[in-house]
Amino acid sequence: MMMPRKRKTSMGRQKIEIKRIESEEARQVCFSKRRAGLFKKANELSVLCGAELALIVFSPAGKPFSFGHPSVDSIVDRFLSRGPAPAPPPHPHPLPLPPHAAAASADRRMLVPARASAVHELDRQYSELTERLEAERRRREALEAALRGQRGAAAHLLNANVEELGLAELEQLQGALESLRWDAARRVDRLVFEAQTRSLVMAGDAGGSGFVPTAEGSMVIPPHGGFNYGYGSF
Amino acid sequence: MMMPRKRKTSMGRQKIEIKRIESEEARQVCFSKRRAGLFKKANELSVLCGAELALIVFSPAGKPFSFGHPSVDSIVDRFLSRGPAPAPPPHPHPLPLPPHAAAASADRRMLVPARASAVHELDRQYSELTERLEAERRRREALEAALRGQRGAAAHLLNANVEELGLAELEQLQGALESLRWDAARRVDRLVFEAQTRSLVMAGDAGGSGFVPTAEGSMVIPPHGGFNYGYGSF
DNA sequence: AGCTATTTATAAGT
DNA sequence: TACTTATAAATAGCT
Repeated sequence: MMMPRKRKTSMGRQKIEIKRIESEEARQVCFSKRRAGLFKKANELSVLCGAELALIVFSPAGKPFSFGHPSVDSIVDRFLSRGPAPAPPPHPHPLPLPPHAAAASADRRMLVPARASAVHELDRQYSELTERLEAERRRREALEAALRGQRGAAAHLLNANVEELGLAELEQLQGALESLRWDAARRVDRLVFEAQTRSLVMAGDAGGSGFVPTAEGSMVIPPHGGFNYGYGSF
Repeated sequence: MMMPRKRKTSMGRQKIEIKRIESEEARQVCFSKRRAGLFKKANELSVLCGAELALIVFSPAGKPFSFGHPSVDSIVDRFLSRGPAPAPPPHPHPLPLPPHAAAASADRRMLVPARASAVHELDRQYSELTERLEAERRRREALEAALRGQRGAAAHLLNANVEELGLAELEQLQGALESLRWDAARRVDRLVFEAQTRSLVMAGDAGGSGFVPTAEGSMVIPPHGGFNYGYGSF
């Protein structure tokens, strides 16, 4: 195993977007690896912090895997017993977000079971917030990239056929355009002030348990606590 | 430019043993950090691989946190019913999981206090998220301010200092950006549409609490706003 | 809450 | 499915 010219045999880990993996095979591989990692983390959390938790995962094929400390059932019971607030207090959080005016108000998901509890509404808001947070983070990163001096890159993006751009590139472009818009807007304001012309409005955008390896063909239901591993058919 | 001291300001991450952390404070800090990491990983697994899962965690103090895709209830029901009858049976078609996930959190302090506190707790988490969002926004604005005095970015005008542009050129630039924005927005729309079309094949779930396609797919494109985008994250 | 220096987790490739 | 390798991420110890 000593072929000096075989040093760079790997590209190493590559950054990936968190979006559904289209390749069936790649998805399975990823599922196996990440499932293992997730269970490991869950176990560490319970041991390190004495946290009680339950994790149930169904593979894309419907195969169950679980882990619970002290046991899945005990955690689930505890969670359900005091489950979702029975008194659904209409919580119309107004989403206090300053600079962002328009909110994607595309609500055509009336398919929600009539009893869309307050909890679900809150979950939705929570998701929305986390999404916005993520969007902000991306914008910031795009700006940081721009700061390093990549007018060339931005220019390239502008000249490229938009149809060929990927989401990541579009986001990067957005970041660049937003900063430019800011500059341009200021410039316009100044010109207007100085030359009395019309104004161009440019608004901003917006454990301890044991491990119970249970392997079976297609349906595996572990008794209690610990890990429940399944192998074979995915 | 002489700043000789500003080196080792940190010991960096140290390896630790996976055993209960004795220090109450350290345990709490670790719990917060790892809980966040665990939930993030859980979300990524569901999004990347279309896995359905539920995660319930009780902090050492008994405070509950949960995440479920499509929902904690549906997963728990499926798990308990022991009816491995997987909604999405081994089928040649992709799994019915949209390119984003739902995050859930429900709690009520201790195991005794009134349910009313659940709302307060939710509010607290909500506020926490909002704060983080604000922090991100502030950071972005700071960057924009830094970028401001340097240079903008856009095609030919991209390399020119915005401060040197005349009104006519600014208008031209604006027109170009508007046009580009339109194309880019359409591009994003299409990308999202395709993703949803592929995954929304059949979102039927026995649990009834069907997945709510947080329709972020349809993005509103305000006159001067930026394009919206987004998919679940954490 | 924000920073680093390191340890871990993993995407690709075999 | 199990290794290997080069990187992306998570996070322990501090401030």
